[in-house]
Amino acid sequence: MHDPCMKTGKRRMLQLDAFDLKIISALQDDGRLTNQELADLAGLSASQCSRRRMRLEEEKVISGYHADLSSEALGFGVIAFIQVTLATHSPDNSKRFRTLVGRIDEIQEAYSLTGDADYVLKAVLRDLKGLSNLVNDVLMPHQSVAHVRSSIVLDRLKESTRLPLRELRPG
Amino acid sequence: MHDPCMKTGKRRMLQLDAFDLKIISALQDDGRLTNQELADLAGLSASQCSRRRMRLEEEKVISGYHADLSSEALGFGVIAFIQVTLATHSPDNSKRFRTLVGRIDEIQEAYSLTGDADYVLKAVLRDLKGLSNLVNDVLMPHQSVAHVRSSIVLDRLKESTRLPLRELRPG
DNA sequence: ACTGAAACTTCTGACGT
DNA sequence: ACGTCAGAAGTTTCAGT
Repeated sequence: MHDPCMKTGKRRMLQLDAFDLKIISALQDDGRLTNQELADLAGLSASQCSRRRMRLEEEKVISGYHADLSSEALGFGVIAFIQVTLATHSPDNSKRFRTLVGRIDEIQEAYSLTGDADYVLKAVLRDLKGLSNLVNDVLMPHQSVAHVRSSIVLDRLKESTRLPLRELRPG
Repeated sequence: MHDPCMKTGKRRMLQLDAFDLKIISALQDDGRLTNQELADLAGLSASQCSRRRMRLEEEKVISGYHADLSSEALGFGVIAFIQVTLATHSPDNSKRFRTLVGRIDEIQEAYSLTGDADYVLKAVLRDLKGLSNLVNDVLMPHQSVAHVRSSIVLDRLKESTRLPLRELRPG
């Protein structure tokens, strides 16, 4: 199989074997597993797991490790989805908006989407006052923004960043 | 020191000092920091950081550690937001839907929201065929579901689970 | 490519302040 | 509550197969 990225040479086709998959799958669930624990899980020696882990980090298959903090314990009571329509679709205006979004730590996720709005943002805040502050004092007045519509999360069924390394079984 | 949550005893008021905040903030960015690295960052000894870290894990302020995997490198090309309206709002039907959602690894996030739809799901898939499979073969035919509307992510500006431990500066 | 062992680093519990 | 210290555990490099 040839490299589909051809001339660029930037991103070579990654060859992940069953050991690599076991390692990244396990680290996805517990990012502080030791190489020895990985070795037991994968059926490999610790030194080999260390080397593979370093390679996977090098290749950015593993992009980082993060502690998950409890939003409840830390007093973040409000999650909101905010749909944003831009004032114009000029590159300059888009750039202004993206810079704004990048600066606001309360915005955890931001995407441009097919459908009604130009962007959807997911924000986490201490209370409704925080949401009001973000929407009315920061987003609405910004020159790049034409329209904002927010929905508040009533219940969180599921929240993770785990990739489905095992395939969806149909039906 | 007495428990300010009184009779419940379930969730006592957490007293996090500046050291704790530095530790969780640092671990949020790099979940594999050693206690010595934390000690250097926080201005504390390594053993003290170890003890505090264990306490924070015990108290579930830190709920876990996870490796972030590159969806690009692993061939997950499609992110979709799926708005779902249930057939009925009976407790039984909601429970059926929640069980379904819990079983599908492709669904990373699921929330019930104020506004139009009953639920919004964020799913990650290898390609549009995978999305079609999820929407048309799994969600739509399910007895709990009345209506499904999906939007595809065109561009990802930002994606993290970091809590804004520093406050939003207004304006 | 992998294992195993050696040298180094980190962790964690006991103790003293 | 904190730091120091020492034994235990984990990591990583290197030789060997």
